[in-house]
Amino acid sequence: MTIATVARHAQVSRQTVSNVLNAPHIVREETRQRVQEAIATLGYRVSQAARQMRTGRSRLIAVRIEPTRDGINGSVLDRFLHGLTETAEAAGYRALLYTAADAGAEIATYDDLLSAYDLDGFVLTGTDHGDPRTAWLADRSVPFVTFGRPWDDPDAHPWVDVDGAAGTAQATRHLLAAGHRRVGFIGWPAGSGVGDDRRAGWREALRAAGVDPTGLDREAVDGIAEGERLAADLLAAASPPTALVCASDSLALGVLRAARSCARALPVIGFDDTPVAAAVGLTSVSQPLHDAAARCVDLLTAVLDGPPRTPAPVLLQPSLVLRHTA
Amino acid sequence: MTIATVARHAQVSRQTVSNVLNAPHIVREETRQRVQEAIATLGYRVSQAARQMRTGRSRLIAVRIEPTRDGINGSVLDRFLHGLTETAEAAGYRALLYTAADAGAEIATYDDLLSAYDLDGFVLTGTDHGDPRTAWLADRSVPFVTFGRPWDDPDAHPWVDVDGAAGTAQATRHLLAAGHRRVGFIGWPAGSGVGDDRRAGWREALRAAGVDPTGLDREAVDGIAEGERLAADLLAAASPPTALVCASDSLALGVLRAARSCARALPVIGFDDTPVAAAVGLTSVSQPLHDAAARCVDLLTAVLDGPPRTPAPVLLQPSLVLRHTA
DNA sequence: TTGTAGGCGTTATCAT
DNA sequence: ATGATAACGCCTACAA
Repeated sequence: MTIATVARHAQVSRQTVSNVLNAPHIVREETRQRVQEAIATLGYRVSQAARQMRTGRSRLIAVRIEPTRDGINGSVLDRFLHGLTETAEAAGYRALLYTAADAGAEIATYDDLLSAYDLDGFVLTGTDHGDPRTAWLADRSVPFVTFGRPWDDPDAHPWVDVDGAAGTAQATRHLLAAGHRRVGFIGWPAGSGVGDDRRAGWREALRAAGVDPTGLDREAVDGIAEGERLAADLLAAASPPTALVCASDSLALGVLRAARSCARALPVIGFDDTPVAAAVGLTSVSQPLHDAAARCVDLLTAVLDGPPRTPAPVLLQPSLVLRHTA
Repeated sequence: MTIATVARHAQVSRQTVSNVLNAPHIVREETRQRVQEAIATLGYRVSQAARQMRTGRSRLIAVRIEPTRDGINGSVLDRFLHGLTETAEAAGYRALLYTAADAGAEIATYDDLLSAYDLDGFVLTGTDHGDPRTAWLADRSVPFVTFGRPWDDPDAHPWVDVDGAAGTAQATRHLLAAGHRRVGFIGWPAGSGVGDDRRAGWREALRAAGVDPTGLDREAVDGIAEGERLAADLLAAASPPTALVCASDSLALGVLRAARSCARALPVIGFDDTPVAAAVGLTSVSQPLHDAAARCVDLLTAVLDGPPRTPAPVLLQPSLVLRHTA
């Protein structure tokens, strides 16, 4: 069944049917009604392939699915993908998945997706300083949005992010309000935008309360074992912290172990509100992932369907989920 | 750039280029080489849209992304999707995501995806007794594979599954081997294929060891709180179990809480090997999800690209991941 | 406001 | 083994 079938059924030309579909406002009310009915009766659907061939657009949005690394943080992608797919559908788009071992492979995939499938746009997660992927896409004027700020230039392209600094600051203030002064921090090695941001939130909150953060923080790659090791290290210091904020739930879980093994009550707050945090009762900073994904799609469709101007970035606020550990 | 460009470059007709692409064996070696070179030099890619319009096939496979329910089991989908996407890419297919609130909406989505996007096939997860979705697809001869057995008729369609009964049986034998006799079980209410299967594995293992399973099991909907409640209930019985096998990590986590609150050493084994299990040291039955997804794609592409016969189903074996709790 | 004509890039059919 | 031709379903001029 094609547009011609509908046209015959509704006693109009093919063109009129096309107009009803793509520019309803230029068709006379009565005619439009008749065509709409024919479409409904026949159960007609436009052929994406034919439309795509003519317009060069696929109504497809691509997003990368990463291999689950440590498992704890894996589930964040789940929630993000669901929000993304749902919002995309509402906007008339579909989400396409792809994998890539590294940035180079990812760029090769862009190329393939673009030239073979006419992909309309990309949603990137986790950008870095000087990310080659965004440069490649921008060079070719491919529409894309990142979940994560461009750490070099905030106006480089549309983005959505969660205010990590605000999250750790809130966590820190929560501990401060509970009477703690020496609130420590365990985060990732300097250099990653996300990690530096989270550490900055803690540091500023402490300074604002008149506490000197010097010596109260440690750096570690992500992982439970690392968190445990550094917590022990911190606790063995001259004037150890009495409570800790961490850059991830994994690190916080390590802290929990360290605290248990030296039989010490040590309030701790994680980051990401993963299922693990919920299961063990870990207080954690929660990112509005579903919403973030939705806003990514909003921005992308604004670029795709709207006037050719860069939409304003979106910075979402995280929230503190209180549980047993703090 | 089109095949015409390539044809000119290689001094052949468009059709010959098409043949090199789709039926290389009918083209003379020398000609083929020349065309391949032209393709490489030009960086030509076939247009999916045009091909799709002609063949009616999109080289797209659809898979549903479910809203994360309790979060603990959410991450299983993550791993599955990654395996699926990866294997699909290797076979020349791409994975498309969709959401659906219920079976009815899902069927409406099939219809849309099929008529508008020419989807080639579907991968369904979690089928039930008398699943309306599989019936709808089968009625229309749409290629699909399920991750999960068709509980009514094992030959109804191609499927991949993990032998849940074997998993719980292995867990049960592990506890038996450690000297336990009264090994209990906490599972889901009767009626769900997956749940009944897991319970059956435990029951048979117990019987094989000469232990009467009567009174040693309980039923609960999934969740930590429910697990805790039923574990307490079981422990309060006349001759309580000395170790437990659970149908999920959530339930097992509840058992852990119950055991802690009555200060009792109670070995427990969960199911799914979720990140939470890893984090808290819960011994758990692990499903080869990445592999399962890959086999789903294998079966589906066999139907799509191979001769028109139903490929044999695949039953994968789970493995027991030993940690602290058993 | 509605109708007509042409072409998007590919592959299947048929002829050479 | 290779080449010419038509058709897939739609959209965008342009004409009426």
